[in-house]
Amino acid sequence: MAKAIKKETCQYRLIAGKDAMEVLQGKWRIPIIISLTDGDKRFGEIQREIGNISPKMLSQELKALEENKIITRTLYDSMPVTVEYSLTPLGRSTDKLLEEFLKWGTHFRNEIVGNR
Amino acid sequence: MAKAIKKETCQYRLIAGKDAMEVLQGKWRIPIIISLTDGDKRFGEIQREIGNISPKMLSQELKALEENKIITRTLYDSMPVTVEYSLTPLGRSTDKLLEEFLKWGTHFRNEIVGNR
DNA sequence: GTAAGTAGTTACCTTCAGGTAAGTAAATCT
DNA sequence: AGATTTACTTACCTGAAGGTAACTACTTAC
Repeated sequence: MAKAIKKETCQYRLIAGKDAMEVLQGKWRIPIIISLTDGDKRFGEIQREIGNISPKMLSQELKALEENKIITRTLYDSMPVTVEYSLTPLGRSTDKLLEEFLKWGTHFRNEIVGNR
Repeated sequence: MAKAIKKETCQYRLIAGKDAMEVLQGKWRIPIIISLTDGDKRFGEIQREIGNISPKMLSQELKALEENKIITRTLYDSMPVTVEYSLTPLGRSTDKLLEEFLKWGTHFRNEIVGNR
């Protein structure tokens, strides 16, 4: 190993933070994961739940999440073809992170967003 | 209250997630917070620690974090003027979130980033 | 007087995330 | 034959995020 970086150092933390942001960055990734945490969903269902995401962005972000092994895409040969998206184990492993994310989002809203 | 949204619903979670992302979004916010978690720092120290951030971006993001009450700026009337940045209680309240962020970032790196 | 260190600012440019609008394809309903 | 539903794709455009480089202002050291 060339220049191993210890787990406790600030440098190590900076790299781990960058890694996580690379996958979760952007306006739609977290919302999509939140939506799928609620249960497997179809394209249209996710779109309606998130509300104002265009099919282009949804399609694009779902592909990116699939490439990063966060979700899987399953095509069902039903009458109008349906596609179901679900979280992989890796996707589900964001649960604790998501929980803290939501807790902090709520805290922040109460502290700041509400007073402006 | 008009149409209260229950804490458990997917809609509530989507809003909290959006709130959190509003503050933490971008390439540099999380790294800056990580850097300051390590202790109060001066402009140049943060810049050297993060490594490749330009003074323009650092200045801009520090201002944004200050506006959101995540950090404070203190000017010291020393011989070359120094400025110290530190986390506010609200800023420090990201510690659990940050921890999960870093845990997951490491997990993700081991699962995916390492294998590509 | 000039270099070096403090903490930025300013102007300019490029890239890409994201938005908008319309089109595609296959099947089923009416 | 035309409308509807599902799940997208494609082309085009805009604005914001971020990068680069140079400049400012003050003080100390050489």
